[in-house]
Amino acid sequence: MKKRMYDNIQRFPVALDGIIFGFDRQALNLLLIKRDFEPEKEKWSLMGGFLREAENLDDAASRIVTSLTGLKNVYMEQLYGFGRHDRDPVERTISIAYYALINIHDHDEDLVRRYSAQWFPIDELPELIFDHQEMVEAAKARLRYKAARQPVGFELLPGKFTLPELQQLYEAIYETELDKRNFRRRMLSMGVLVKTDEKQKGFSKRGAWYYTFDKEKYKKMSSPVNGSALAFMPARE
Amino acid sequence: MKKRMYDNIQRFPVALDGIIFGFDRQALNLLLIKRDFEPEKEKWSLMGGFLREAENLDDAASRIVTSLTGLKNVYMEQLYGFGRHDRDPVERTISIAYYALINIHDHDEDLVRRYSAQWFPIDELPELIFDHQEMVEAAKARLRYKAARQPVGFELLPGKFTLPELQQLYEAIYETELDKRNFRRRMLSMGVLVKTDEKQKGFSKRGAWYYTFDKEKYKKMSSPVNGSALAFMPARE
DNA sequence: GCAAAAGTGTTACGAATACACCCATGA
DNA sequence: TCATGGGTGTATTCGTAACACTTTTGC
Repeated sequence: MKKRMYDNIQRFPVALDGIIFGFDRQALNLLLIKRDFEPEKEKWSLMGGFLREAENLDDAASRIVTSLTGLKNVYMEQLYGFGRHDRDPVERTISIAYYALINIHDHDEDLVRRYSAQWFPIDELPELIFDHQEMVEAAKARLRYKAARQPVGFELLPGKFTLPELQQLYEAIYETELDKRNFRRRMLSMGVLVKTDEKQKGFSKRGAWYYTFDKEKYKKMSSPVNGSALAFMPARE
Repeated sequence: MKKRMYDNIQRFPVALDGIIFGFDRQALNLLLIKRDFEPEKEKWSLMGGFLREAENLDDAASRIVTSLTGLKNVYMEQLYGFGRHDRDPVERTISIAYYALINIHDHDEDLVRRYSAQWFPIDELPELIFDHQEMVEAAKARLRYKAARQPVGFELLPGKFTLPELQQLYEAIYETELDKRNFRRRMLSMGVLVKTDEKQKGFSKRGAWYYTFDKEKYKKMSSPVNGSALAFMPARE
């Protein structure tokens, strides 16, 4: 049986690029790779790859993030389609950018070494190839939008975390300082944080209590009709 | 000179689909076309087309909206990349959806007839082909997001409009009823509406004052650092 | 004069902000 | 004992929501 096709149209390579965020208890970081191939060899870039036949966009983006981190079921969201006709000097491609939030300590070190990848604090990024800088800016903006309304911050933290750590994360995302008392009140008042009976030790003398995020409870709260209802950050742009 | 190309990768048709919003002083409407070609002939669909070589994504989306409406420099924004591998039965394509806001009375009637296009109120849409229904839902959500923060509503109105008309528009976008006094206070307090000395006649006995939107003033207010600062609607999701 | 839509102010509530001191512990 | 970071409450401000009557004018 002959496959039908559209006539008289161009076809293009479709790339997926991943903006991979991690948080090291201090700063937000991005995982970048050093290209060992032309063009722009030796320069830094986002992890990317090409869409395959019969592969959904989301699946392709996942595959690409997994190939660098070893992690599956990572939180990812499509960001934007980048398609300036001259964005890639090799061939006209379009790229759909996805951002991913991972727990920075979970990823596969071997893979990262194999790709000559490296974590960079988001305020100290090297020069990036093509339009990747633009992608990163878009991802930062989207993360700020998203983290204000939905509990995506927890994707960047280990299962157990302290409130000072959580605050540090939000401060990194929003590049601002937050009032400790107001921050704690807001987070705890939502009722989705569960205090454990374990204290962090080693970092501070007193030690901070570990908390976990109650995903089930959050789902119940937000499921009925309203998309989210909770405010993890005030919604000023 | 031989053109470099990527090796061993698939190439795909890249479609652009347009969700074209219009407002007829009563309800939000979408402009749909009746397909006169297979597959799904005689069914309703969004206006679409394929990306051409050396054409930016944004330009292609504009071209497609212009081809149906005759309008140029229309307000458009990229929405999302749709890429389920089986979304199009003819051939595996990906589609970048854009939404457009137009003044419903400006468009070219001839073109619309030629494409057997028709305006539908957004709450009475016919069944759509492929994943176009999903695109429409995404566009509605994005419009709600956008209209709360930026003055995009005015793109859907003629240059002169009354406050009751503006309120009707926001009520249509948010599918809710708004308090007249609160709405007027919010809009007028932003200082970007200019009252004309002209009254609407014909519709109501008393007649409502026509206003215009002061784009320049808005730009000055929002330019420095902050993205927008104004709140056209409370930012609840 | 009356129907129909346009126009106008005030109060109440809740969320966001600003702000300063005590607590626990390791060194 | 002291230095370091963890933890706690209250007052104020501001934006949002609720709410009802008067005005204009064509018929």
